[in-house]
Amino acid sequence: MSRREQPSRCSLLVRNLPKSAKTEDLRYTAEKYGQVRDVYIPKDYYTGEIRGIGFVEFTEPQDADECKYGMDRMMMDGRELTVVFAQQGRKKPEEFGRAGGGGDRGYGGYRGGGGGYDRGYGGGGGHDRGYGGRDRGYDRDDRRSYGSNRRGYSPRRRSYSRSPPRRSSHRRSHHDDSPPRDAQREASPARHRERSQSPVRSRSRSPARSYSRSPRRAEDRVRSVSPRRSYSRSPSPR
DNA sequence: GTTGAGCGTT
Repeated sequence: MSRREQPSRCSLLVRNLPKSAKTEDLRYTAEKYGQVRDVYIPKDYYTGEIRGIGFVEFTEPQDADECKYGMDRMMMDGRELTVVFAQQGRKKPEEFGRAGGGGDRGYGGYRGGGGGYDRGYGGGGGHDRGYGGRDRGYDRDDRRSYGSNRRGYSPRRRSYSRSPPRRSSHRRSHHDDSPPRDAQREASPARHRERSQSPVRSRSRSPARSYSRSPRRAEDRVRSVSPRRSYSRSPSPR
């Protein structure tokens, strides 16, 4: 209980971010106001498109406040950015499984605090969004499915692959319009449950698997003297 | 040691 510091104090939420905005860009812009500890722009896990929001974490709350003031109402790419204090720090791996989809994550925790010039954010406090659920399209419950699974959702068991679904990598033959959610929903009539339960690709094949060896090992290998050629092998050509 | 799938869109 010693450290009574609200993470939100240093974390800022940037709304109305242009699709062209990138973490790098946001970071660069935020750094001008203070020391940015971290910047993150959440993107759709499936589509990879940014949602238009970004998070900027400052090392000091005062910097965050300044940045908030500076970046708020700032025009980026022709759009007016809206900067507000974040409500919570980063999501924890444990929350990943059950966060969001559930719906009520209990934002009530957010105390008005601050000055009160919050854009009504404090008022609602996430209680009632207003525009009726922010359904991105795909059901997050899907992912939560395994969480609800009686099996016993094991986070550590599941490797959190940081690799987003690089759909662009593969060439689309046709009908690429079909969103991912549809793909897994109707693409396979007799879909296998194990496949559709999590976005994370199965442990198909891990590249650079053999390279798992330590560099030190390689040295050992190189160390080996070439058995092919033996100096004792009639070194006398003539 | 940290984590990225974070609170959006009027």
